[in-house]
Amino acid sequence: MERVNFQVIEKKWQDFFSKEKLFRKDGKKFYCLEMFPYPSGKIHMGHVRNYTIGDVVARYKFLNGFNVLHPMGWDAFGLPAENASKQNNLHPKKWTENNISKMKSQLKMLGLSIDWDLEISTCDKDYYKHQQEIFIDLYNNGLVSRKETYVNWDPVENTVLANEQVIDGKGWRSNATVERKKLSQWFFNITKFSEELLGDLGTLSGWPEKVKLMQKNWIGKSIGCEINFQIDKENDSIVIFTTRPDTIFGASFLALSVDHPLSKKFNDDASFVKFKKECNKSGTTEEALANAEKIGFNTNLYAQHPFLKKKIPIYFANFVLLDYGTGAIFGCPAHDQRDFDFATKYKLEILKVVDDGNSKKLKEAFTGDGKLINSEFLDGLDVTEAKEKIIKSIVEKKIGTKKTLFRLKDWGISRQRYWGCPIPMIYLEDGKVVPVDKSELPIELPEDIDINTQGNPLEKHPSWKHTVQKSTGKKALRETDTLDTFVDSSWYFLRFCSPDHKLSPFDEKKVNYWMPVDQYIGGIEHAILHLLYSRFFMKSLNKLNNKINISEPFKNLFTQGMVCHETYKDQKGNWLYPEEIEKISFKKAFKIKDNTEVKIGAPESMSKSKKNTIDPETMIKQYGADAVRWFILSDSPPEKDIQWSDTGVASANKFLQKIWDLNYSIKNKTETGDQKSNKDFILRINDFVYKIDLSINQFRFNVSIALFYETYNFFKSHLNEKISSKILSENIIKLMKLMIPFAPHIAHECLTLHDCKDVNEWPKIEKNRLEEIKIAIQINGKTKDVLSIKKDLEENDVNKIVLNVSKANKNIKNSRILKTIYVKNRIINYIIKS
RNA sequence: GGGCAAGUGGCGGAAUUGGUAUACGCGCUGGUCUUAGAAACCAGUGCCGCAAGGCUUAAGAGUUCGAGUCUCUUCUUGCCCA
Repeated sequence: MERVNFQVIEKKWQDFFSKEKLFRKDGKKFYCLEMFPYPSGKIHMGHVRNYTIGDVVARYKFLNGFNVLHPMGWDAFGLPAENASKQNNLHPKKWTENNISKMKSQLKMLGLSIDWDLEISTCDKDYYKHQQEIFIDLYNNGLVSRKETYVNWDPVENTVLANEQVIDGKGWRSNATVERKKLSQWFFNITKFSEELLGDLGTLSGWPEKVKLMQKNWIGKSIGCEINFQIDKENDSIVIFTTRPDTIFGASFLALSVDHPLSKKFNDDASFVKFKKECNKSGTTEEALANAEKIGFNTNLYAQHPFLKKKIPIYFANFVLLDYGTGAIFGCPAHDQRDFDFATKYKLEILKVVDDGNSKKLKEAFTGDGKLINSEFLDGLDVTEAKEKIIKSIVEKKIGTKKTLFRLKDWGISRQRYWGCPIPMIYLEDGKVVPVDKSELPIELPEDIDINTQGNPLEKHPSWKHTVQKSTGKKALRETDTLDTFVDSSWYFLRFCSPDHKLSPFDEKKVNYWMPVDQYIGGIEHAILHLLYSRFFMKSLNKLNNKINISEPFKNLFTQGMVCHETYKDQKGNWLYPEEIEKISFKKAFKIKDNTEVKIGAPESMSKSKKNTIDPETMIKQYGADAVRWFILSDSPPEKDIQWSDTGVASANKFLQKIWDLNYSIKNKTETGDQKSNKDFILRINDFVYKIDLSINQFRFNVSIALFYETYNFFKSHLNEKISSKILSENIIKLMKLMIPFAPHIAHECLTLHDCKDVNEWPKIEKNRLEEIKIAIQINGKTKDVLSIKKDLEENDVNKIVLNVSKANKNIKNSRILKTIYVKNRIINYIIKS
């Protein structure tokens, strides 16, 4: 028997896939999209998993008669290109292009059913031209604004850092202490859609509950109210925001952010300035603030309680943020942990106003539900009722208003970087800021750039920023910030519908046909930002353009798990690559170089820093693309993390070889067969086909693969029985067709072996038609025996069989049967008393 | 601190959704072939027991004729938010 040369057949079928355009049929449309990659250099196992899952879906849908759109592109702008450029003295554009061409060839090696004619790259001016156009449209419709905000400023790199680039308060590359700096930045007004973004989550039935919950929490709608507190002996008042107005009778102090306007009064007070510095030290993230010790600065001012003849002290406190609400709160220590900590420290009153069912003094804040106490007209109500009543009363007394607050903030999109989409705005000499004329688009990135300069290279470019306003001829300066790369990926799925469209970002007819994406597949790490931004774009464009009618971009979402591998460290504690060690058992390994023992660590998500990566290309060359695909689908459910194993991929390779051997033996058989064997065989195969189809539909590809093994074993054990070679080959053809989405090269090769003509037709799926089933015989609920009997028998007939045949009958015969429970085709349970 | 998941052999995991627990794969053990190894093939593999049989889904309780699956309590792990 000949061995399969995977290199040869994979090349052959990849050529076939790209020539034959295996994605178009006349059926219903199906848009299958995987999150497009950042071209970092080489593909990694995470890509392999993501795109293999997508390919199974795309091929499955195509084979079931759908008209499939399955494109691929490149999220090609971003900081790594600039960093690499500094290191290698290679222009970011060149670096990116090299990576794209390398990664494209690697993706092709996987045999993916991608329509490469639709390829787009976000750093291509034909792409970002349209992005600039969208920006101007959004600007003209009030969805872009310019605001001053605090940013993380790296004083060494002279640039703004994203939150995740700040590690322990220091710049991730410069290691310099990050400063808070106020800068004027561009924003997308995503908060205008807060209510819709939240509400429409309810329409996304094809999304994981987990992702919807994360978005819901991120948007963070809270209903509360603002209350005005008069400052005692001053002609001034403070507006606070609270989500717990029901606890107003327990208020024992006001707490203000150090940035609150009232702080201006204390700017000359040295001890306040010192306190403010102390507050800024504890970090800028909400988490850092929450964990820091609660500290306050007593203003010695008092506020009049709006419902009681009582004055309460006013403090500045480090746990109140200016960004949230009004930058001021009232503290009710009994029912908020932060207030409780604060009150304990400064010996302020802790008055219970919600009954916790305990008469003892509180040891910590009680935040649960209960009946109101010590609250005059609210007494006896529960928390929800009390909230309603107090808000009503506040509004009537004209001391405040009901307010809905969102945690979601506007999306800051300015980046002081070179390798991104230029923002198409200009600054006129009279101070006006206006968009460029659309006819001037694209505003191209200059290629002659000094990337090694400190700060923003576009800003430092000698001439680029100097321009004139087209309509007036007035001198102007270009915006030198570029767009956050999340903008690039917020509409690429629309561009794929008509990637060559010249006049506008997309052809509305094609968008209306293909959108929404029927299946979107990607990593859980994008659960919030990318998906939320894309939803915002879709809603904005939907509003701006009455020719399209799509309000949610992704109908079904699947988030796959990560690829993990165990880690290795030598005696000195340095990380080692898997190829630097030799493993002699599952818990013992040696460093090849000097034969010292290696410490094996727990499996973790593959990362370059821990050196626990496996190169997909090496694996494909060693075991074949089909085996790599097969293994990555087989070992874990797609939504869970998978642990890479070399023995696993080796056994996948062996199995695919065996599949070929099986096809080969069947091809050379001449058995004529007998009717009964044929019939039983066909029914069993039909059962497997049904189950495999079902498991693919349910995204349970690991189960599909287990079923392929079972079906193979079934074929193998029936090969020497009296089954006609015609029946065998008809049925192996069915199995090979089912295998196309998983291992397309070998499956096509086998189908060719049997001269199969209709390779693009999925087998007919029929439900279970087996005539015999297995039934469990139970005594008092415990299984004593399992019998094979005819399907759909009535209880009496089953009884007869059990009493005659089953080994359970000795228990039954010597006892009194109190009751029999019969579930057709499943169990029969005898309740007996012996 | 809050919210959400999850916990099944040595390992990854399956269980028709309340009806045969441990499918399938890895690993391991024995055998055939081979000078030897690798590969391939055959057999075995949850635990206790020679066997008949009994026990077993993180721990404990509950509902049920019947619970891995439903309810409650406890423990552990992971993720998100603070």
